[in-house]
Amino acid sequence: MMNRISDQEMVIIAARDMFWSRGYDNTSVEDLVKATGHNRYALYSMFGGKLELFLAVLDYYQKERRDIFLQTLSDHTRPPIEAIRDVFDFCVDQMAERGVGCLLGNIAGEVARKEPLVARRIKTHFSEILDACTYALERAQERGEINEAVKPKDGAQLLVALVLGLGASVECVQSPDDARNSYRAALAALSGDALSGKTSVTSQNQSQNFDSRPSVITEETYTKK
Amino acid sequence: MMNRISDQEMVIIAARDMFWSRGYDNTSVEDLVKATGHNRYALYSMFGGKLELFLAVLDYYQKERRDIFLQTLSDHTRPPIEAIRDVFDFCVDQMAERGVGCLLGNIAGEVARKEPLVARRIKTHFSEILDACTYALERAQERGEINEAVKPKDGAQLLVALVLGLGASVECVQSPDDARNSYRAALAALSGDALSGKTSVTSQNQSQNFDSRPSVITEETYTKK
DNA sequence: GCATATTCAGAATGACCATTCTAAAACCAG
DNA sequence: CTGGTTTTAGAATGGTCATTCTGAATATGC
Repeated sequence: MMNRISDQEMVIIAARDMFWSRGYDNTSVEDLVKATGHNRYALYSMFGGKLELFLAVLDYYQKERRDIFLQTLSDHTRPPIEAIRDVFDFCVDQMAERGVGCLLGNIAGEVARKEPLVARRIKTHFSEILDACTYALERAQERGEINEAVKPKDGAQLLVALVLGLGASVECVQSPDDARNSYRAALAALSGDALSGKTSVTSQNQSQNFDSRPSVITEETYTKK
Repeated sequence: MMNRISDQEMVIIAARDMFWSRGYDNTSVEDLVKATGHNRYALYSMFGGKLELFLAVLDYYQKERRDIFLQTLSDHTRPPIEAIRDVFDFCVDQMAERGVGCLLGNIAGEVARKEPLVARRIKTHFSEILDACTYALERAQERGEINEAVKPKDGAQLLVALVLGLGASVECVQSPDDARNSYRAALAALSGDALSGKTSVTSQNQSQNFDSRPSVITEETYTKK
């Protein structure tokens, strides 16, 4: 009952953070040994090898992400457009905080070129995410929250691709604030009310803006049991 | 006058295509020797090393890209919104054709984590692209072609990030047609006339659609002297 | 046609890395 | 304690890769 977190889970989390910030090829087993606190022998007997550990990390990450999307987007007690805004805010907040994009969308890609197992995980993850977003946009459209000319599937792909792109650019191109503005502009444009100039975020008021919103999602909301 | 193309340029182009499709780490010097037709000695004396060759490739690519953007976007004889649509159509067409995103935006990132010289090139390239797009969106807005609530800078960042994201997703997630639809939906939403359902592209009519448009850009338009 | 310089192909080098092996240390049941 | 098992830290292995070296082949100048 009080078993906080399994040994294996701790290893996965430490490995995830290392892979996430340095990439797969730039992370050596030696690095993982140091980061996880376990020695080579333990790592190899727990997972089998570096690639298998990476796959375990991806599975862990994908499960977490999918739960966030599904839980938020299937909450029928509030406007779908809000739920959509919240999940993508969460993505942008997280990439702002880490300074790097989605682990599956922006990091795993390089490995996917060599490892079909990685490519498959990316594909199925985004397929699930896209389905959930499409469905939410359909409901939003029914309620008149989204421009009726936008096909839900196109809108979902747009939002997902945009977040992927922001993740790619946050490393070298855009500041986190700029990333937020781009995404806000997209959502506003989709909803047809690109109207008020207040969609922009500046660095001074940004933290209040986001911290005070009631429905904001943090990683902890979902990861802690 | 008739010097078609320098020896060095041919090497750069062959190397570019190899790096572009397989990434930096997954391309060995041996691969480059085979792909370029020149032997190790020649490659090393021409460029200095693998990284330097990659930098030369990036410079070549960035110059080409920048020229396309600047030439197209600064053509004041036609509506800026058309120019914007054309450059981004070009990007999406190219990634559809190659099955991989922008070399600087989607491939060089992994190297940038280790090599500051690569990171710098990415940064300056997109900074230039963003400036050009922002300016074009300003002009488009003055002419009423773009929703006046969208800040040009936000809009430009949105479009650039979206193309980056489509590039990332085209490898594992979306089909080229889907990528085109996402981007069209974004442009339509920005221009405020997300109106007509005909922004969608299907695989049957896609090629005619794009080949018959008069202002379409192909890589050759710019690369051949 | 010959001497000299350039270019070639592939072998040698040295570094790095994932994985396996090994011998010592820690643990534990009796 | 003690005999045996598990875990550890780090050394050995085998492979890959970028880079340099080398001696043969080719071109060049006279």
